[in-house]
Amino acid sequence: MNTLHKLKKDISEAINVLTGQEISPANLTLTPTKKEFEGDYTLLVFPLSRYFGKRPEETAEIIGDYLKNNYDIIDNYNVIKGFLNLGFSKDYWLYALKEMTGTQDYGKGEHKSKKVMVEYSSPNTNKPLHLGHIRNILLGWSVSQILEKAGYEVVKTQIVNDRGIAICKSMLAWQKWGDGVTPESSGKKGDFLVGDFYVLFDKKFNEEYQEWQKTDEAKKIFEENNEKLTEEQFFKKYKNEYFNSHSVLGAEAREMLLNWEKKVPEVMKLWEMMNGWVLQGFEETFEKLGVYFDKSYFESNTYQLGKDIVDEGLEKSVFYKENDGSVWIDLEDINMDKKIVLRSDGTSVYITQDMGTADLRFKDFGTEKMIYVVGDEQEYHFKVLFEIMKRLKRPYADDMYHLSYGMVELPTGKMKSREGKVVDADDLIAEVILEAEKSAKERGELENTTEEERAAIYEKIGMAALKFFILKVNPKRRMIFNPEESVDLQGQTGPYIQNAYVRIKSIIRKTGKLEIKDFSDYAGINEYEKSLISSLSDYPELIQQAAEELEPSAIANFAYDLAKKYHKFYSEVRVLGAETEAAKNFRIALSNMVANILRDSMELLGIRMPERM
RNA sequence: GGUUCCGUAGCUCAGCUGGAUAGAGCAUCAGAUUUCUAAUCUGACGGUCACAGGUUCGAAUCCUGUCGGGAUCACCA
Repeated sequence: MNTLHKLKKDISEAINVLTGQEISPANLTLTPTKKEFEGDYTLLVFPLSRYFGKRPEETAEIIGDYLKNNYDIIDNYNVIKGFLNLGFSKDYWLYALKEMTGTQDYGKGEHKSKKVMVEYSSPNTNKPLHLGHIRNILLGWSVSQILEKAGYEVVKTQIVNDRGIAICKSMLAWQKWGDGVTPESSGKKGDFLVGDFYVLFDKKFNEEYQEWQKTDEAKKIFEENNEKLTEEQFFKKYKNEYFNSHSVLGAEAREMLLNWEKKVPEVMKLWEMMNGWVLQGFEETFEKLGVYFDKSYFESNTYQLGKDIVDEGLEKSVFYKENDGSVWIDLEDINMDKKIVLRSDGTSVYITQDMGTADLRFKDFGTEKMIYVVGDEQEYHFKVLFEIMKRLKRPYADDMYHLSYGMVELPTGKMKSREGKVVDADDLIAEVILEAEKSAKERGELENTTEEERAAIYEKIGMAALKFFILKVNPKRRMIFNPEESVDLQGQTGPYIQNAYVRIKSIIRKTGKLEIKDFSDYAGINEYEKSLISSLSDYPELIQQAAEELEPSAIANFAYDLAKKYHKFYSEVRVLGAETEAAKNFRIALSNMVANILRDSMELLGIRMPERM
């Protein structure tokens, strides 16, 4: 199907004829020839020479000679050391382009039987989404898109952490000091409003803690427990303990959590109201990011799940019970610790819930492959979870992945919501769009457009800059995010790729209506054109690989590379003013194909293309 | 301390299923526009691929160790 694949198959056949050896095409190394050398593709002959019993140079000569004489697409060859550089006939290139342009949904993989669940974005409903969530959401969305393109059926889910002590802090602060304020009355977006109360709680709590530190009780505790810390260091460490055993506010927050668990109507009402505000706010942010979920799970519904699995695990002796009633799994045989799965008081821990949720999803959708897009601080947790599901012999257990990504930090250090030291998602989005607008106005290319069209274009450009900036890097890398740099619009950026697309669209507009006409007479194919076709040929394989490795950055780098090649082509070669009619037809067809693949690949990153910019 | 991820140009990153002289962008400097959108293109400057061994015809890539940084090792979520 793919022309490169076919070539590998041809070579494999040739080797078979020449030596009788069976070599799978997948084991051949065939790469585009480096530009310092003559040729289009290079076959590495070193590993093959032993089958021929000759030196690499001689082996390369034999293979090259055979290919040239027996296959039409090989026009010429040369040998340098163990490298066999093959030159393709012009017909090969024309045929390759023709084949691509004639393929429906080029790059789409064959249908895969396994359904995949991708979980991404696990927000807490006590504060707005921030930069860290953006990385998570963009990764999850992009991976979902890539998997779909590769041929999988994908179910996109999120789990919303809408219960727990942190949420109670926001609720309590609103109750005590909120004075009945609502998003409507304050004109503030719901998630931001609730986040303010979360910060306020922390402020009030700190004040309370400071006061307490002056009491005799505090001094006594310091004297008794401290070994070699200063007072300041000690109390910094003691903060959590203070919250749990001395703090008035802490006691109130914990009481609220208990009342929530007992479903006390007054608390439930407050919780539903404030959660509603936050979720509405999230919805707006998701929309701006251009993402959605097929199904949202809420922790308030799922936090009790998994207890029956604990029973099942005890029965199957996967778990064991301690004397105090707590239930554990022993993973020391695989070099991990013992891990608790149910508390002594019979309540769930985090992992209990995750066990239950996995089963629930399998029941809901039959997803046999599950991908969790979650920060790398939870690597250990997921290792344990996956191991448990394996030992419980779940049908999906062998296909669970944790797509872990590194933390996003600011140049000033880690983000801390409680201290208000964050980059909020909404603010960042607004900033990049504004930056795109400024830049576009300076250029002044958009004079004949309506205000609405312009706004849409600014948004596409700004979001492209942001998304590309985040997705082009390997997820595993910890990233230090400088808000100023992220809005760069030149160089290796989203807008650079959009610009290549826009240039093509501009050319096509000038031809009136897009028509792909016959170009089989085109004889003067040049290196820029070959290199574009060669990139385009790689696309289907790239999709499969990116899906296999859950690697959006591979797509991002491909799109950049293709755009770069097009810009180069554009500056060297005329399309509309081509030398001959055939050349013009060919270049229009090629340009249009490049535009399609640029749009298609950027779509996989959640980036949309403007028609002009 | 155990486990694990990361370390490539001043900065941000590609390349990692071993292949030719390690590539981009940003920044700095110098150029390109009567002709398809200059958010572009060309050139210059910039490297002990953290370090040391090993495997190999060949190592940024694989193995071992060391150093530096992050994460994690809760009856928290």
